[in-house]
Amino acid sequence: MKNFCYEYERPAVTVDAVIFGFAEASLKVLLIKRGIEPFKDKWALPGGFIQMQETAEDGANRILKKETNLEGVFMEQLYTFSAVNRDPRERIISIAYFALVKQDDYQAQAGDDETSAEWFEINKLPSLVFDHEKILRTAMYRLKGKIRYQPIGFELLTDKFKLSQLQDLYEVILETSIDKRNFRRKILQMELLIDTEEKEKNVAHKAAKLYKFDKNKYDELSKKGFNFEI
Amino acid sequence: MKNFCYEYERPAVTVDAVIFGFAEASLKVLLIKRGIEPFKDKWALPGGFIQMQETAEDGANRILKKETNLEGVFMEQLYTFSAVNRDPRERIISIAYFALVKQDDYQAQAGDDETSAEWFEINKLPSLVFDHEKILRTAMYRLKGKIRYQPIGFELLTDKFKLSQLQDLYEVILETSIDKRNFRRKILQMELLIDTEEKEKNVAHKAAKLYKFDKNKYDELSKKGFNFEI
DNA sequence: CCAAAAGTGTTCTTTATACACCCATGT
DNA sequence: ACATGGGTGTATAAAGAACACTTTTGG
Repeated sequence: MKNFCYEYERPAVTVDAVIFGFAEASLKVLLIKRGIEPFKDKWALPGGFIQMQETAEDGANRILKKETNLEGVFMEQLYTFSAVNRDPRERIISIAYFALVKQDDYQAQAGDDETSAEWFEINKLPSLVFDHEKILRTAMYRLKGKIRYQPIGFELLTDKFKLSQLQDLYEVILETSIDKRNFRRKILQMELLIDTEEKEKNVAHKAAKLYKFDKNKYDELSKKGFNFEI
Repeated sequence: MKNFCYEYERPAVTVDAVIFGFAEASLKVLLIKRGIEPFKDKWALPGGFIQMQETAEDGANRILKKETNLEGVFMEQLYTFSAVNRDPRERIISIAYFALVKQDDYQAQAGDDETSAEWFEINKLPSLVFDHEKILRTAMYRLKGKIRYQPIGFELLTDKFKLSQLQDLYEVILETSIDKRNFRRKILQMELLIDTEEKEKNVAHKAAKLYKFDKNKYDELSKKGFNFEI
C-alpha cells in the first residue's frame, strides 16, 4: 500500500482554488461540500493533491474544469500556505490559486455532474474547513488590490456588458461608491471598450449600450507602457 | 535508508530566497556557489529543503540567517515554482521568497563563516542553475512593482540615509531618472521621514542631512487609509 | 403618465511635470 | 579657487472630485 519511500520525510502538496463569480450585482465564491473525512459535509474550497506530472497551475486548471467545466479563464497563483498544522491529518502544503469566471457561462455549462458545488455570496459565507477562510480572505484582498491596476474585472462579466454592470462590479469589490459620470468618463477615455452597437432588450427603462473589452488593444498599449488604472 | 513511505508519490519541497542588497548605488543579489552535485560550483540562489516542523517562511528565514547572519529583515513570499522538470534529479517544488537587507549590516556581521556566498550586481550576474534565473526575474519584477506602492525601499538603506541615496535607489530599481526637486518634495510632503539633525561627514561638498523612515507613523497612517506612492 | 435606469458637462481643486541656480565643504 | 554634490521655488498642464437634470422604455 505504501509504495513510495524517501530518505527524508516529505509534506503532501495540494492545490486549492478560490473561484470568484459575479452575478446579481454581488461577488460570489464557489465552494464544495466535502464528501470525505475529515470534515465530511463541511464547506471547503475546491482542491486536490497535486499530480506528479502536472504543474501547480495545471492542477488548478484541472480542479476548475472538474467543478465548473470551464477552461481558459483568468487564473493566477495566489499564495502558498504552509502552516505546520493546517491539516489535522498530516503536514500538507497548499498552493492556492484564484480564478475569475463569467458566472453566466458556468450556469449554462455546469450542473451536468453531481458534485455539490455551490455559489455563495461573499457576505453570506458558511464557515470553512482547515485554513480556507484565511485563503479566501487572502484572495479577496488580492482581488481588491489588483482590480484597480489590471483590467481583470472584465473576466467576471459576460463578453458584452453595460457600463453600469462594470461600475457595480467595481463598487462591490472595492467597497466604495463611485460617481457615475466620472467613472464613465474615465473608462471610456481609455478607449479600451468596443461599442458593440447593440443595446439591452426588454427593460422597462432606456436601454443601455453594450460594450466589449478590447483585449488586443490593451495588450498593444501595455507593451508601450500604458498602465490601466481605475 | 529510505524510511519515509507514502501511499502516493510526493514531490520534494524546497525554499529558495532572493536576497537583495543595495550598495554603491547599485542593486545586488546574494548568490551562493553550490558545494554539491548537481551543478557543483555553479551559482545558485540560497535555498534548502523545507523541514517538517517549519513553515515556508521559517525556512526562508533559516536560510537567510545561515547565509547572512541576519534576522528580522523584510521578507515576503514571492511565488511557488512547480515546473515538472525544473530539477533534473526529481520533482521538486520550490517556494521562493524575496528579502531586502541593509547591505552594510550584512558586511559588518557576516564573513565569519566560510560559505561561498557573494553579492552580484544585478546587471552583472553569472548564469544560474535550475530555473533560478526565472525566479530572480520574477523577484525583480515584483520589487519594481512593489517599491512604488509600499515603503519597502527603506529596507535596503541604512537606518540613516540622505535623500539622494533614496533617489538613487528608486532610479536604479525603476530604471528611470527622476527630477530631484520633484522627488524631494514628494517624499518630504508625506512626512514619513524623521530629520535626525545629523549630517554626513568628511565629504568634499555640502554635507547632506540624514533622515530616518518613521515606520510607526506609516503604520498609523496606513490604518487610516493612507497610500504610499512614489 | 409613471417608474426606473441610461446618459451627459462644467467648475474647482489637487497633483504632476518641467526647469536652473546658489550653497557648503574638502582638497 | 575649484570641483562636487546638496538644497531650493514657480509656472503650467493634467487629472481627480463634486455635482443635477433630461432621455428612453415598458408597464
